[in-house]
Amino acid sequence: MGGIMDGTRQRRRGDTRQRIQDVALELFAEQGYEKTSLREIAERLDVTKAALYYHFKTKEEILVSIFDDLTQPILDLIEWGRRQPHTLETKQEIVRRYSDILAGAAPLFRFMQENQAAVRELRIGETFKERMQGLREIVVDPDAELVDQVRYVSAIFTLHAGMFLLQDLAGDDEDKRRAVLEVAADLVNQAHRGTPKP
Amino acid sequence: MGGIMDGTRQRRRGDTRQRIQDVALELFAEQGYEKTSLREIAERLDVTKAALYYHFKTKEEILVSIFDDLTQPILDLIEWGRRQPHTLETKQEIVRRYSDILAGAAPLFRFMQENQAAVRELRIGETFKERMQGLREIVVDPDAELVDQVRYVSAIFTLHAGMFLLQDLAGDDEDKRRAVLEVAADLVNQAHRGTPKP
Amino acid sequence: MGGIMDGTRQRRRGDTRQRIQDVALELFAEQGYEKTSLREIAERLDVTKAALYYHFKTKEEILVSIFDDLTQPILDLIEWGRRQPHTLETKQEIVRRYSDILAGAAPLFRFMQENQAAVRELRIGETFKERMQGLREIVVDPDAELVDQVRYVSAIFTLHAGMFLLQDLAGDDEDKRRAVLEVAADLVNQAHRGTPKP
Amino acid sequence: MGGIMDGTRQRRRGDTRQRIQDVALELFAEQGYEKTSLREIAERLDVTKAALYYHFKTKEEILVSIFDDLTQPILDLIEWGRRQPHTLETKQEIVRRYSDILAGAAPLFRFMQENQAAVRELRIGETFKERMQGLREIVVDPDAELVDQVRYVSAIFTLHAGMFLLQDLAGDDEDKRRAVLEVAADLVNQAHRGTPKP
DNA sequence: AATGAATGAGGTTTCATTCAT
DNA sequence: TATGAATGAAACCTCATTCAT
Repeated sequence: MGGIMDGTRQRRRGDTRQRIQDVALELFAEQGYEKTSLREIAERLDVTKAALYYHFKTKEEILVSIFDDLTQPILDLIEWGRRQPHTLETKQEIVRRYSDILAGAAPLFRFMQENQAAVRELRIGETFKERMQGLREIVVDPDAELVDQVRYVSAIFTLHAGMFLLQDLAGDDEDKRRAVLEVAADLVNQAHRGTPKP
Repeated sequence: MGGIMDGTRQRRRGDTRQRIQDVALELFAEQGYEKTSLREIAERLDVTKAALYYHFKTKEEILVSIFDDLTQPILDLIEWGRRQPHTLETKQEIVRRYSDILAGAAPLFRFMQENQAAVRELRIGETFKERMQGLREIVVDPDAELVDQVRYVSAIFTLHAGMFLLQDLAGDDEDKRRAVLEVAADLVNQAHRGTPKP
Repeated sequence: MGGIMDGTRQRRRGDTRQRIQDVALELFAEQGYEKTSLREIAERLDVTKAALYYHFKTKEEILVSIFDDLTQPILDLIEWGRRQPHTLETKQEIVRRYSDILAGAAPLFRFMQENQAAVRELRIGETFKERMQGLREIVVDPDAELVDQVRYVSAIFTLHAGMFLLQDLAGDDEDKRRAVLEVAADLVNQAHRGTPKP
Repeated sequence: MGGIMDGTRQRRRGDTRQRIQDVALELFAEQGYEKTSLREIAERLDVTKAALYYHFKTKEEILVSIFDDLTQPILDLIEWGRRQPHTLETKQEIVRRYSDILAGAAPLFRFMQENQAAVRELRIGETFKERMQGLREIVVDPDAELVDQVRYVSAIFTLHAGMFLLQDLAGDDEDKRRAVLEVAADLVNQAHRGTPKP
């Protein structure tokens, strides 16, 4: 009737759910989960709080939906890893792929890293832990010596750290990512070498 | 500042103040800063909320006081480190000492790690960052290649991770700590070796 | 308005409207008027809330429509009663008929009984009161002594109570209804006997 | 210290809890539990909503506290009744005493009667049911015929109805109460007479 | 005949903080 | 050295209702 569908208004129709997720993740990552209020999210989107509740049942569910969407690749990676032989090459590949995944959803992982306390009380806390456990299982060799097991874990952790602990370091972002990946790969190498095969 | 408490009055004051800090840190570490209310702290101590305000001006100040008390050793370490020659041995010693500091105030560091988002908005956020920056300055060689710089940072980060990410790993706690220290020391070794001295 | 539905279109409408009324009454009776949300009703029917608004203008109107449909027999009874001689036999017959009416729309009357506070603020509150007043007029003899007037009222009330206050009592439902009716009739009897006719 | 304790202000100190209960019961009885908001209660008392939460943990707890305070006499009556011989005189006395109890806490019982649906979902719903059950046990003779059991229950119910259903009836309040009591006593009489003693 | 998307008002509850005593 | 009483702000969430399609 009249056709008010001429641009932004029309554009927004139907993608509100996605926009909520985007803004929410941005604010969650910036200020933390607890500190970010639904009022804030709503205001940024220029909708009412009630509109958020049309799309999501609770504040937590907004986070869950983001989490589920963005961590699917980890599940895929774990599944893939389980079907590969447990060779050094496989582990190197896993590290490479995981690095890509982290880069692809940096804000979420930054959020998870910086809000562990808050997340622990949430449903995704357990889920994330399980996922990390799965990742560990395809990377860490349970027969390795303790120090080498630490190396494996440290490799994964170095990747995580790479995302946000190197912000203060000078240098091009892509260069830094490569350097981080090299160090992680190296740790895996050393850990693997330390474990004699029967 | 004389050190020894000399009388019931003085003792009592120190007593409650300390107990508040203890309980607060415990709860902060367990549930996060935002999720922990003063009501909760007061209830655990069996005092009223108002009593907390006799000892501390704000909620944030409780955290600040804990932080200041427990991170003093880092300041000392940095100061010590600055006065040493920038040799490999120095760095190894710094890593060792830092490991001890972490172990000595594990709950606080766990808290800092798991509440980065919340802490960032607080006064101690900036302070902690500066302290970490100071630590970095006495460990990381600015002339090293990027990959070696990452190794230095990874060493520090591995120590941090050691505190709480290895919880799921089997093995004696003390053994694990030693293993973590070894991996960190090794990373420093490699980083140092990679940097030719003029 | 002709009465018989003549086609799918007409039938469908009647269908949904009726289903809304059924589910609404069920939930109103179970949880109370205020506690029952339109969301809940819609969900049970597997339609959207907006659909309810196609059939009814407001939440209150849903209740009004149910009320009007189910309490018409009371109006008829009152009208009938007014045209009868005010004899004992008439009163006995009114009690019998009222008992049938109650049994025929038990959920509604249970609802009215248990939600008097809520209903009082609604339009049907006044209407129901008037109807009860009408009933009283054809049963209670205004010339009777106070204690006999109470007996008349108590008779009506005992019928009401019969619906839901006897749930805990052992025995067959039909038996209980008969017993309740007998007590009510008896009260009317006594009240009538107490009032000497001029 | 100055002494601002001169009248109303001082008067109110310490009795806020009681005042909350009074106003709450008044509003609950008038508008129903669900329809009465804490904002309303607070406004009438000229305090903030938060003040209510200093004295009571939840809205429900306000009601519970009122209920517990005012229904204690019923518990006492039941306990007393249990220790008496199950004679007609005892039952008559119970009816008399119960009538007094109802009159002494009329607003609460009116509330309970008119908000059964709302109350059923609350903690006091169950409690009240149990209490009524207890009352029934000391009044209703389980060996009596069904119709006499109904008479016992009707007696109790008539007392309840007396409180608020006779409002429209002409006559002095005290007279009405006596009339109601007489009808109830009569019902008990008849019920008792109907049951032959072994 | 019904839906999808949204709103405005208002609900209960929690929190850090204050202040007279 | 602490308490009892209270506040103001804000949180999450729910509801009846609307309207273009």
